[in-house]
Amino acid sequence: MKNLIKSLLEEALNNLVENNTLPRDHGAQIHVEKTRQSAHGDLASNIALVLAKAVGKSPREIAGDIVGALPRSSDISRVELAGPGFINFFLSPSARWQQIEKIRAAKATYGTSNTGRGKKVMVEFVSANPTGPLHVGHGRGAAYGDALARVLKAAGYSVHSEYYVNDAGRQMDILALSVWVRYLELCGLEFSFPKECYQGDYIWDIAATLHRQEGGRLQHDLAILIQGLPNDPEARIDRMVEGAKNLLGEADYLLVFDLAKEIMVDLIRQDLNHFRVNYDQWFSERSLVDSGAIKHAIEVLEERGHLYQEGGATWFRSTAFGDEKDRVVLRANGSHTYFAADIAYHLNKVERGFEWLINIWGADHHGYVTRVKSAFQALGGGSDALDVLLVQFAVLYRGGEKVSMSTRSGDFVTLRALCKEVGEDAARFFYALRKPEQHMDFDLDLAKEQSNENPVYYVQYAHARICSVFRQMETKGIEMSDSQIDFSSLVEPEEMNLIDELSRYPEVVAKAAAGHEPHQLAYYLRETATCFHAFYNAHHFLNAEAAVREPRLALIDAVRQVIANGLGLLGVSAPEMM
RNA sequence: GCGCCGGUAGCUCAGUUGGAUAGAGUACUUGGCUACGAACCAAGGGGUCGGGGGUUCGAAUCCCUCCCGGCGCGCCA
Repeated sequence: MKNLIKSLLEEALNNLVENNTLPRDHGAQIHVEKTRQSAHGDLASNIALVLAKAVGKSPREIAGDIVGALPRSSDISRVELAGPGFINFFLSPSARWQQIEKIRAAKATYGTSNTGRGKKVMVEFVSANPTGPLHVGHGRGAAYGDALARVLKAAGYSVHSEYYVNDAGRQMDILALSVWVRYLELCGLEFSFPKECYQGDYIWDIAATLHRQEGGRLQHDLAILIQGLPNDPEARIDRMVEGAKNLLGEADYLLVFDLAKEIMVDLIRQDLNHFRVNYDQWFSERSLVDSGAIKHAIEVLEERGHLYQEGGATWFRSTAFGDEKDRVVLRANGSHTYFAADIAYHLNKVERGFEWLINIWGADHHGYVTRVKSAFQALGGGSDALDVLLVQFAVLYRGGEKVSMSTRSGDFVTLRALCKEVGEDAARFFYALRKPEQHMDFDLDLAKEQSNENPVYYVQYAHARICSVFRQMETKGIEMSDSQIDFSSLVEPEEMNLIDELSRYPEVVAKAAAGHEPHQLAYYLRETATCFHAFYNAHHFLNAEAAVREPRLALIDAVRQVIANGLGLLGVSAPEMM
């Protein structure tokens, strides 16, 4: 509808340019908006107000010219000039009626478009260290990233989703250490578990698997390991990791390390699976080392003259790209930094042919954004080909108290527990209702208690209600005719509102994709459900006289379709009964 | 100290490429099931859009400044 009016206005402006009423280079963008009040028509444009400055005439005068130059359309019943210079459009009934059959014919494809033109985009999200189960903070990134990927796909992009597995860093060494120490406890050794290690119960589970698999073969005297440790906790850990490596030997250490990693990644994959998040690919950080990709990336930077040596380390001159300081890629001890791996990863993404990279990170990584963008540019990437979207923290409250979240202490609410408490649908919709940059207060008591008050049920209920009507239709032996439906009796305000709401859906999807804001969709669905429930309560379908029955049934059939499509993009189910 | 994000109804939040009288959910008050699902609907009260200044026909939206909250400023990841 909006597009129709836009093209009418465009034609009018062209006409005015032709007869020299408007300058050729006015450069005004045509905006058409849904009006808030019915007195202002259905859709309105402020184009005359925007043009006023450039043309040097009063907005109302320009508006008059535009209205005069507007081509006729059977979809527009009336055009009015209003207020300071708004042009208000009133839609004809037939324009609305057409929308219903358009939706019913398009079915699951209604709302999809080709605005993305098949552009190859990679969405990377969650990518949490596999050192513990996912918590509700990760859930937010998962819900957002997955919904965004689905929305982009609907808008015609060629989308690839990926999870970057940080399986090469120090955190993973600590995980392996923690597992081995628990394993020693299972072997019967007595000592107090180091507080620097991961405390969560899942460490026990991995240790048990290790014990079942290897028996007592990996048992060593722990005393050597915990003797004469330094006071600094970080240094203590590094010393213990070193000790574990020495005692176990390279092969056995790797065995523990890999087992821990495999189990953790599997756990994370399962959690995300249940959350209806499925990746196209899980990409291993260590594969970048093994394939020589890191070496390759550093060579590329070297060739382009972006590196220098200082203090035994190799630095990337990121200040040349606006970073506040230069960053180390190779440490004095020869090992590469996490940053170096990330540079290689981004180079790899480009080499795989992706034209647009979207990274979704937790807000605590925002200090890292400039550095990665710098490296990306240094490697020859376009400045608009990489978007880093930050998801703010979800602060948890339980009983009015803030819940601390720390992987190390094992004190956190897992995504799995959340799903179990409130269900996947409610959890996904709850997340979807908040835009990512908004700091989020997550009241666990409320989320749990709300399970029947959650807005998701409001939307799902609309869908189930409609399905119920069609079930009733069958039991009552009523049939929809195959012939063309006469919509002329569809004139009630609730019906018009509902049709307008449905016809807005494709724009909402396109806007959600363009602005990476899937939350628009969640709000839209709630509003659509409101329009439907209002209609439902005011009018009858099956019990109405024949003339209005069929068009109304067709209308709610269209509503059902739009709600199902929209919920699908958010990873929420559309139940036929509830 | 510097940087990123936020501050909109009692609470949780939409609305920001500048548009007409700032919205929703929730909570509160009142009313609606003898025809298709009351997990619903209808009506009502509730606001210095953090404070102040500026830009203009017009500002929650843009600029400046201050206040409050979250996060970040490693040869960690």
